[in-house]
Amino acid sequence: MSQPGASYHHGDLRAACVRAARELLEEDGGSGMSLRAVARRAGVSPTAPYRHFADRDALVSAVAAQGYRDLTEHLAAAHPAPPATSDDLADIAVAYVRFALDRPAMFRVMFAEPCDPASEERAAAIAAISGYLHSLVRSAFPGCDPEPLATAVWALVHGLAFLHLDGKFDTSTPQQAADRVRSAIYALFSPASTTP
Amino acid sequence: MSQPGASYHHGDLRAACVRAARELLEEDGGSGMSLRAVARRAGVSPTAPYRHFADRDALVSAVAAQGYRDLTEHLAAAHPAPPATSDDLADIAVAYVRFALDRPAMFRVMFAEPCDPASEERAAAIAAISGYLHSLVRSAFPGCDPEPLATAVWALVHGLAFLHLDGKFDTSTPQQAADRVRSAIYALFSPASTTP
DNA sequence: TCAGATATGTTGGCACTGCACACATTATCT
DNA sequence: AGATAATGTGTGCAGTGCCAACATATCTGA
Repeated sequence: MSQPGASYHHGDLRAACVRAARELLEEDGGSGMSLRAVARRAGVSPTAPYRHFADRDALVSAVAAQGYRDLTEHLAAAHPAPPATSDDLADIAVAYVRFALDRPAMFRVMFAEPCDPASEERAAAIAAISGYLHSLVRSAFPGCDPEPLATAVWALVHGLAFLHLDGKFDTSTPQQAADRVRSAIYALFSPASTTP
Repeated sequence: MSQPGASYHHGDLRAACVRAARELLEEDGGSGMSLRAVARRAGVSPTAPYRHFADRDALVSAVAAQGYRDLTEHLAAAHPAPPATSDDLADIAVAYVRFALDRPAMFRVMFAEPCDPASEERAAAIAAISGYLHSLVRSAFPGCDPEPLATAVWALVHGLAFLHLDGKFDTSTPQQAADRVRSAIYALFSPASTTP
């Protein structure tokens, strides 16, 4: 480690670790995301990340927080404008499931690994996605109590994603998964069925 | 290991491993469920389990299959009779979420850990729970296409369980969680809202 | 009955992991 | 400029999954 260009200090090792962890998630499917592998990829000694993360869970938490931000962005891209109809809900759901299927390891890290619950970054990212869903439900179903409805919608979409991800449904074709998601949404939110 | 009563052969090490793994899941919260710890608890050498499980994932799969059977049993106990009303759905949902919150590590193993997808035992256990839900939906909503509805119901309930498990909602009181689940269910399945 | 074959358990070892500790180097502040 | 804090390095320990060689019990067929 004594190339002329390389300096002893990395510069922004914390961000580099999160980035390396994300790459490892995409490649090795999650099981390969060890602290040591992250350090290796960042070109740094095996224990250097400990200066920025208390333990492995803290790193995972940071990666998960990034994943939440990616997810909200992905959902917003699937349906930009706030005034949503109940039809747009299906688009959001499909986007949610697609995210899970396209980046399974990241999705698992976000929801299935035990994370440090005291992570502020994580809590903020979750609050953002929850807020997005609330505003969506509010504009899609005006006049309804948004609280339980938002909970139900999030759960429905989240459950669809997880069941697909765990192979409970056939996902050989993306179109197939999308169709199932759509029909499941329509089964509950057909136009005549959303009035209180 | 040379007590007079102990024999070289264990008798039914496979079952003993699954049992030991379940106990470790309840105690150490999942992270402690290593193959070696399982072997230790079964009173056997560290590599003995390899005679019965190809690798760690195979053990996990067997444990998960047991968990699926436990879950179906738990659900059936919450609502024994097949002819279900849409009201009973809430009971089932609450039972589902309770199972997840009461045995979080087991629930995670069942749904969040990568398992051997070729496990017949696992597939059968999943088919059983899926069938149970289908029959429930069929009798609760006669005249509807049960396929997408069953998917939606499972996803909704499953999502509720996972979001609670991951701390997305407050679960300090079991009653609180149960109430939220009930109101989420009612938000989607109020009597007037279930006709297509 | 009693050798083999087969199933099952044991021991030792390897590469890997998370993490604690002491140490080295650099940036920053007074 | 010199002290001090921040950051990165090296070593080491306990634990892990898994492989290979070996030991022991059970089963099988002549």
